[in-house]
Amino acid sequence: MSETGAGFAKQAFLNLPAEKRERILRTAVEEFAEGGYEHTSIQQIAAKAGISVGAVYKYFEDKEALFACVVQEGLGVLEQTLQALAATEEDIALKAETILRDLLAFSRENPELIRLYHVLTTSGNRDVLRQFSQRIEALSASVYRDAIAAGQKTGDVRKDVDPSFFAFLLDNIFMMLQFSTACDYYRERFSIYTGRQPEDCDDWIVAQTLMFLKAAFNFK
Amino acid sequence: MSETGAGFAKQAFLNLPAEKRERILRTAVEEFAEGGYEHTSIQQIAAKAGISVGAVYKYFEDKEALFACVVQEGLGVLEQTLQALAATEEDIALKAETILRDLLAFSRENPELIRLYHVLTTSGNRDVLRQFSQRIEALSASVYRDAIAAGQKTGDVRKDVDPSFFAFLLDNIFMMLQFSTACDYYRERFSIYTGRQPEDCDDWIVAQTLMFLKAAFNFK
Amino acid sequence: MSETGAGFAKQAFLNLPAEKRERILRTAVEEFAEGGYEHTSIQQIAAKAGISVGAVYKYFEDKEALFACVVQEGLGVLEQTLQALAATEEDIALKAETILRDLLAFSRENPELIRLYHVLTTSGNRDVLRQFSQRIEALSASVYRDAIAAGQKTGDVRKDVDPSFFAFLLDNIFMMLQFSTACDYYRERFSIYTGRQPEDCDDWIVAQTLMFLKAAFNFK
Amino acid sequence: MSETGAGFAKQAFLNLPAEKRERILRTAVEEFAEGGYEHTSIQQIAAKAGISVGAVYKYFEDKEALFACVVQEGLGVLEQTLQALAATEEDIALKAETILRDLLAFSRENPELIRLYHVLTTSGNRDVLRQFSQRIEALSASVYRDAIAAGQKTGDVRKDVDPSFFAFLLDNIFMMLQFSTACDYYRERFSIYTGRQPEDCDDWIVAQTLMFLKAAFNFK
DNA sequence: CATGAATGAGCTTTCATTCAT
DNA sequence: TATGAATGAAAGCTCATTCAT
Repeated sequence: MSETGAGFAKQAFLNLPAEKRERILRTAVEEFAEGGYEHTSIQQIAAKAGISVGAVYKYFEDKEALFACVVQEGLGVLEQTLQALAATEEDIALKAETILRDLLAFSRENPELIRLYHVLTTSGNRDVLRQFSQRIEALSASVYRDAIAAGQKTGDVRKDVDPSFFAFLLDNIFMMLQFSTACDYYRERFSIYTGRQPEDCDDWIVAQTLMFLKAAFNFK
Repeated sequence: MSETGAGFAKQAFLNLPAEKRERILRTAVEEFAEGGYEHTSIQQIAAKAGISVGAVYKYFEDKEALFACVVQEGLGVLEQTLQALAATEEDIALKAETILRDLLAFSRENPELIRLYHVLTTSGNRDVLRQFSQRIEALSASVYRDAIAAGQKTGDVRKDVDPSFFAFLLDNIFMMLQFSTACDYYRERFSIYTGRQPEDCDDWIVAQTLMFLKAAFNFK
Repeated sequence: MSETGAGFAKQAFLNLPAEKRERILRTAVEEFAEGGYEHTSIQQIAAKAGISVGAVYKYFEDKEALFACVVQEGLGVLEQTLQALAATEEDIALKAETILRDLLAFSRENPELIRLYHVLTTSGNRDVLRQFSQRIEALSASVYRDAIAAGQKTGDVRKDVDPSFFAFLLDNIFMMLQFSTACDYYRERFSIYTGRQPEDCDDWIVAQTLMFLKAAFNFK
Repeated sequence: MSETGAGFAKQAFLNLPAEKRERILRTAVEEFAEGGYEHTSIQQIAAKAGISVGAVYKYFEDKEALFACVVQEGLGVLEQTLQALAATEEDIALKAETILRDLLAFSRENPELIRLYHVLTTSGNRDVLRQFSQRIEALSASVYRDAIAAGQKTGDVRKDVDPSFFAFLLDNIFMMLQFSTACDYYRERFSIYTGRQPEDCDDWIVAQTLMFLKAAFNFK
């Protein structure tokens, strides 16, 4: 349904064989996630992806368009993951546990995507920010808000809270846990706070976080 | 005990009159917070601070050392704010409200420092990261952990939770609220989630967040 | 006699259907005249002409050959215009007026050709320059020189002047008037000198210029 | 009175020792005049002038500013030459001869400046064009116009012509003679028209041109 | 000590030209 | 023959860092 790279890439990129297209995007994700936007050069990406500098400019208007495309691509993967989670018809407590485990597993398997998302938050470009923020809203905010609102109807969630704001707090927590798994600074911070390495204690993280959330949301 | 700029600056910087030292750091904070690390140039900072480029290199080994020093400085201010909070001998619920209000007020008054901290999280230098994470631990982790542990003793906080991890979650929430106040990306995200502008609803933020925390920590 | 594009194009270009050949040259004239030699790219011309980049290199050795061909083509049109003028059997004063009016009209209708000619004068390629200068001689120099020499015989033109040099001066004046009509810099210059816009005062230009020329050549 | 490079150069350039400043401008004049604006690279100029690329950007905002500065510089020299001519209190016929000889001598001695002026006419930048056109007006247009108007008063010049337009035609002729001396294309054109090399026949050029002008202006 | 001019590597971007299809 | 993707050299410009004054 959604063409890989649509929206930010030029037609030439979409015409590429899938293998090459993915190789380029994967390389770009890695490099941007590794070094941030500024530190990553087009030449670096081109060399690593085995194409010429000129080719990059055949495929993308400029460096920013490449970055935007790469972010969109990463968000697409996140989106699919989340939509799968949202679809499950489970009890809210179980649902929370599933989401939590899956998000951690996702961070473990795609740390570059999480890092890339983190890099995005430091981008100075207002327009791109707005676009992606909106994408992310469609992505997670509504899922969380709807789940909370539904929980309020079934009595699984206390009724005196604002679903939007609690969805926001919920995502804050999930986001920070993912950053703590994938991004250097937050990994360091995690182990200083807890005395543990984030990769060694998924079960503990899940257990403690669920205790926190259950109480906060008042579900049993 | 802590000389302004100690640790990352050269001796020459420490010998400077306080006024000049602060002017330089203040300028650097503003510029780094405004444009991020990469977009900010030494010549820009030097010019704005009214000193020569050469002087910067007399005071700091290189750009990174200046940045590190600037961050440390900013954290120092945060530290003082927090220590003042920690010292108050209030009931934990009231304490939480006070901290929350003060952190929001701080973000409002010193958005550059928050942005600077955010910029820091994207820095690639492992050593600098480690150092600052450790500073921050001395800064907030222990404060929160101790407060939670104390609460557990007085019965204000449930006893079945890990104080370290809950301190971590607590700081996550505080941190994201501060980013939501000061950093473009997170401001955008906040208003998409809640439909409000973060600057227009401090009371609402505080009320909702407290409801969340009170339940999560089970204090009354 | 003169195949369109002969001399600078490859055989493949000459084999093209006339419509396509002319479309390519017309497009190239426009682009070169609009942006100058350097600013105009082969891909730009190819795209606008609806052919492939590869085709351009099938038709022309390189960019310079295309440019040369384009100039030649433009000169061909100028040539025809001038030959038509030369053929008229009028009194020299009337002839001058006719030529003047027609050259101005030509500049008005084909400003790109005039601009193209102007661009040519800044080209660095000696060989190409020589060729075109020679073409132009066959084009205008002889026409003017012959007319002057003829005028000297009939007594319409003073006998003490060198027909070659006066032809040269005459063409200088015509050329500058055409540049003043078609080229940005010279248009500006014209209005600064005269306080008028060159497009608003053809009659005045013709009248004044004729006064100048009549006196200079001493014809009545 | 007029600082070398004022208006387009940064302060840093004006602070340079005169020797260096002149070396840079001279080099730039030569390179721009030789290859035109596009063909001439900053690196080329920097290398030939014995400075670094970075230095060029310390002295000038960008390539265009350097070019503008260089042109202004060249025009300054032309200006002085012309002002000296204008000041002479001679009979108009003698004045014309003097100007003509001096302009030719100037072209012979400073062909790069003439070429530079020619390059300027192909520049696409409207603002720069306007500025320089206006400089040139103050430079030559008024000189010629005033001389013609004065001649009309003394009876040396026919009274039925527009001084502005005749000044324009006069400058056209002078300009083309200078181009014919200094610029490849126009040199070629000259010898094709006249069968002579422009550098071998100053006296002839002057004599013929004066005959032309005397008749045109009707002075004796 | 302080200055700020100078350096030059490195970045993004363009485009004439080639060549596999 | 025609295509247009691919190349990569070269351009304009920035900026961390050095060093003569």
